[in-house]
Amino acid sequence: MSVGIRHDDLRRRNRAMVLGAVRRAGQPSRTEIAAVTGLSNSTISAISADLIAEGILAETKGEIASLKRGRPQVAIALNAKAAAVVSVVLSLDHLSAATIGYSGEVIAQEDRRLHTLSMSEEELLRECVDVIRKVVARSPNAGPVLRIGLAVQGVTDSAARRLLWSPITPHQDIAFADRIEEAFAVPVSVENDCNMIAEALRWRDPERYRSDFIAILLSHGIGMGVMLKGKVFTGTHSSGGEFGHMIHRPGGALCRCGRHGCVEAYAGNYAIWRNANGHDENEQPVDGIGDDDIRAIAERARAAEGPERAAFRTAGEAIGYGLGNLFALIDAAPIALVGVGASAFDLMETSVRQAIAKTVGGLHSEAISFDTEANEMQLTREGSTMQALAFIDTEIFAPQTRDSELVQSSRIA
Amino acid sequence: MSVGIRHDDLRRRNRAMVLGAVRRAGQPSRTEIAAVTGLSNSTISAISADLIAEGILAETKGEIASLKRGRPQVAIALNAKAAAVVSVVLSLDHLSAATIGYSGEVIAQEDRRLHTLSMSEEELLRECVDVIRKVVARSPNAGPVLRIGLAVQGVTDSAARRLLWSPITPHQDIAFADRIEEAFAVPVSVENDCNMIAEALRWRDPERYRSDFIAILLSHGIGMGVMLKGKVFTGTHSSGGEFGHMIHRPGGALCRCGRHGCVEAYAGNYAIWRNANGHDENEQPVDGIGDDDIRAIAERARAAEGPERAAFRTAGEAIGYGLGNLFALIDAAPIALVGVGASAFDLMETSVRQAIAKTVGGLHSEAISFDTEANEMQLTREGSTMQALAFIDTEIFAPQTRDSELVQSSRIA
DNA sequence: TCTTTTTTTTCGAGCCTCGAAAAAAGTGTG
DNA sequence: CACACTTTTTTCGAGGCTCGAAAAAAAAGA
Repeated sequence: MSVGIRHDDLRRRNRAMVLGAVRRAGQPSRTEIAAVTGLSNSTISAISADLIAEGILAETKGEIASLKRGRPQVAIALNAKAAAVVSVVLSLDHLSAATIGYSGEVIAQEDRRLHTLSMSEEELLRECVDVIRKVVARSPNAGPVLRIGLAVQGVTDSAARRLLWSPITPHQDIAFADRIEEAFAVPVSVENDCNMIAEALRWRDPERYRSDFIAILLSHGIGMGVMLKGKVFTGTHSSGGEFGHMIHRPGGALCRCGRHGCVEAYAGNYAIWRNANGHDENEQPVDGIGDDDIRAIAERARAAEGPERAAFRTAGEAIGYGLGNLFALIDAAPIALVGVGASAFDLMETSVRQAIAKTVGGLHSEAISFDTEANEMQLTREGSTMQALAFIDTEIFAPQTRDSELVQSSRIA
Repeated sequence: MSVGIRHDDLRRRNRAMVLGAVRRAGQPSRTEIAAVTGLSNSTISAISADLIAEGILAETKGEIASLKRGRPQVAIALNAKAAAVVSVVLSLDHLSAATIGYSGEVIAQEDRRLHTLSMSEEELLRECVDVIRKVVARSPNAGPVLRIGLAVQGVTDSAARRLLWSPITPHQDIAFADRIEEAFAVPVSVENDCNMIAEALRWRDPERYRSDFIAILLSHGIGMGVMLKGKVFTGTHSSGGEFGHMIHRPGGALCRCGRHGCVEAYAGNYAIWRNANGHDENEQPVDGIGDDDIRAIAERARAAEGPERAAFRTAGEAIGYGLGNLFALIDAAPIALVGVGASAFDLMETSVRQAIAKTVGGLHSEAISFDTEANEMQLTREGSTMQALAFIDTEIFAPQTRDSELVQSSRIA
């Protein structure tokens, strides 16, 4: 069972809460923080004094032009130099890393083209360590790097330490976190890209993407990130959300994963290409259908009725039924479509909605709204960054008082 | 955002934790409670002294035959008279209510046959109020009723106050909680039966059903309760878990819900009956296929190859694909099959497993184990009871200190 | 310059948990 | 039967934390 609350937890949690409030609000005054957190002014005063003394927060001079009478509010902000994170995004043939300061500003970035499908596991790991080393070297004035977040296309384990399976590499169960921690002695997390996209959406537009929503990546494969009750929803063992491999039609079209009838086998880039070009649905999926190819097919589909348009209809139907099955479990929620497929959503929307209407999801159709955003890369990095920063807020700057440490120090004494 | 932790929350939460520990352990000593909760002996001593003084807990004399040296442990137990709950289970043509004492013992029970499908909404509500009144009247020595839990087949809202849709009645969006609260002035919850079954399984066998598992009810319809991270998983608006209405085959067999291709349209009682008797899969579903009919079909299926055996194979396939799609989202987990269909699982297991193997779920097949339990009624009541009791533990005997109250009393002063 | 207004800090009160020590309530042993 | 031993439970003081009230600070208005 879950453990009782110790007295020290109180301060710890409220510290984390203050940091979170400042991160969200930007430059709030103490009074604003008190209002948002529900804590008293005196408590906020005490906690922020601590955090300022520790160099985690800082007062920013003369930022709030009050115009009101009374003592002016003094704005508090995150100290950009208090820490830094490295956010690494690994996708097909592309590796990108950036250092980001504690207050969220990008300090340096480094991008590389590589051949992920043909690289050995060892080369891939070395390349990651190397790009991190480079980007850190180019950030001499940054605060200390206290967290490295890696976002990857594919299935990660629920502890966020390993890449279990990925379409971008033939290797399985790669221990990214262990290896990178070994190299830098900094805690590392390995997360699914779509989960990070969901995280980013919440930071970007908290109005729309509040506590329950779904991000779907329409690209070579189909990915999904689900936010439930304000938390990224993961499976019990893995990052979960294998929306693309839900079975749409038992025994149906051949999927890249070797199974038949997955949603992806109708709606992934290669599937759209395969259908638009009149190939058999059981023909082996082709690698390397780029975003440009999809855009070209979409152009032709918009121009005239034909196999291209039908291909998008088929894709929409698969997505719609998949969403309907998803909604059978978690109800409808706002949906963000991300990636190249999102730019062709006009060609799919009708069939998506028709399919949903044939499922339980149709009951809540008023709750379903679609929003599109083509640039998945940027979102992925943002989400990875914000999650790494939030980790520092809660786990490093508001740490657990460790029983084990107490035991050890009392042994020494 | 979530609100800061006030000082009073500390005691409140630790009180709830102590009550939970006692409920789970039965008759623990203070030392045992301290060990389980991680709180210190002195804290447990103080909290339990409070709870005993309030008549919520009680010391039980001479229960722990120690045989050890030293001061004997004194056992602490829930005071059976501290409170009571009424647990109501409403299913097709059947209404059942029971009063249960604070320590979990059944005090009185009342069962009724009725005709849920032909009753008016008003009659249904009246009948519920009436059966509660009766069973409470028959429990004169019980503690005060502080919570009423209603478990119903069908979709409830996520606030647990309304029955949105149910196969047992033609009426929709019935405000059970409001109506019953009006009659008894006691807080009421309305929950999905399968969610309660999941709750019950965790109390019954915490070893096997720990934090992540799935309960599936195979009956006239197909229901599901999912436990994730130790909590019943619900949708964002409703009780969620409409496993039976995930689409197995787009455009396929006609379901009771009017849609085509739902899992239920292949695996519900009426679907098995329809297939076993050689009817067309688009023939209108028949009501009133009882458990006996299914058992008879199962007998014939076990005796010889034929349409009966094929019907169970088809059902298994639908369940298997459904589970596979579910596992794509939440990973594989142990499964409990409940209801009459569970008694025919021997006829379905092979096709269930074959279907799962064709989905992403097949990856983690080692995590999939099936357990069967025919008596759904008993489980539903148990789950509803335990949830109501846990509500009293946390919400009534360890209540929030209410800001509104403080404000009001300061206004009066 | 003095008053008003608003924010922030200070200070004492009241809880809470914890560890250590004391008290309690048995068993074993000579 | 007395006394040592063991284990559980209670008591007590220390140290933290949050809170409300009061004080201090820092401006705008008169």
